[in-house]
Amino acid sequence: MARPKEFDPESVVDAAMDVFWVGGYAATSTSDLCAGTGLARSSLYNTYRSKRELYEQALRRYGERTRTEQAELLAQEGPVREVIRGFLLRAVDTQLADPQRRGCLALNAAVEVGDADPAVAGLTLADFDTIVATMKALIERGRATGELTSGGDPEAQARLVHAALTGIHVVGRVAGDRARLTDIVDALVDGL
Amino acid sequence: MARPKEFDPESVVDAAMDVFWVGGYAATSTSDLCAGTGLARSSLYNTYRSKRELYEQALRRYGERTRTEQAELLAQEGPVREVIRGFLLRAVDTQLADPQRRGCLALNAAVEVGDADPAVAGLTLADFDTIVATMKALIERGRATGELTSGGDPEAQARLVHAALTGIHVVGRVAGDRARLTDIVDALVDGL
DNA sequence: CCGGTTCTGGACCAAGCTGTCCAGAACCGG
DNA sequence: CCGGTTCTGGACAGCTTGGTCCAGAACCGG
Repeated sequence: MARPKEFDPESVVDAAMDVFWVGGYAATSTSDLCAGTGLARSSLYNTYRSKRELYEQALRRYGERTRTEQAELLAQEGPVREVIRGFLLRAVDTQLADPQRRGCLALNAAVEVGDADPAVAGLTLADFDTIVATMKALIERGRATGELTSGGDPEAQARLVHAALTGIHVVGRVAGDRARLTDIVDALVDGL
Repeated sequence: MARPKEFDPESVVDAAMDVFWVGGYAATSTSDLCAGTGLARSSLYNTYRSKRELYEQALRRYGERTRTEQAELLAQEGPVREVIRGFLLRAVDTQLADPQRRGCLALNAAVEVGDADPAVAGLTLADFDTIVATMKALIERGRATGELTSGGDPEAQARLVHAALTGIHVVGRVAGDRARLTDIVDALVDGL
């Protein structure tokens, strides 16, 4: 047997996720990571092979988190219009309550890293798609119950909901007033 | 009299804008900037005092560009629904035609730099607001002619249009298929 | 064609970067 | 309680970074 790690690799990824979330990829140094996780350099490099791979892990973990959140959302009862509104308004409030207004990690990664790193691009896209899938399912439920009467393609509408969410995150990153963001929600839900 | 500069400061800002646009702020080095502009280090630092200030200038210039584009858009005749659709579809095509899919510089800056730099945040927000203002004016025109009949707040709808645009830019940065993006446009215009 | 001023190229600097290495500590099956 | 293995802390290495500096070039009014 060998000496066991003195830390839990999973919760270290959580901590690293927070560090990257605040600073982005490029502007976050390995020293920042050490400080944020409490690990020494060699422990970090021993477990995750590089800054790049730790970032990927953080993104992966963020994706899991999103999936469970979306599953819970889908399980929610009540008028779908209000479920969607509630989801978006919660995003607004979360964003405004965060002193650093860091937004969405996947979105930040998509914008900063873009397709310069295919693995990262794939992870962010997967994240986007889970949200779209949830919205599509909700919209279809609304159609079935007769609550939603618009004739458009449910998937297209789902993508619009997701686009509205990205708008909230992007604008919310540089603007602090609530109306700017709730406007988006109101107009969106009105149009469904 | 003194020795004149061997370059045009304005077009150097244009070149620098492209460099930042591709790489973002943090990941772009001063050497990249030298290579992209063709200037020597000392000329760059002599004219623009630092990487930070050059970035700000680039953002400012991008803002001007956006303002003139939006003015042209506003001057366009025809059914407003089609004007807006055309604007968004053009954004889709531009994004897809760009091999690096760099999206919108202001958006990228908002996401990467966020409110960590108030000056940058202000510039990006101003950029967002000119787009919103144009959309609001177009929507009000549509209401006046009776073309648009939805009862919602025009400003809120304008913000939704802008949110859809950010969605196009963000998703388009990591996804290459056109349908993902045109879906957003279709659903959006349907709801107006 | 000279003089005062500004520009240019590139050497240079200190600091910070990612990643490596190693000596010793910690573990546990036997 | 020993031995083989893995973990940890921190020193270290080699580069790159943003920014400075200076010697000489380029300019033009007089």
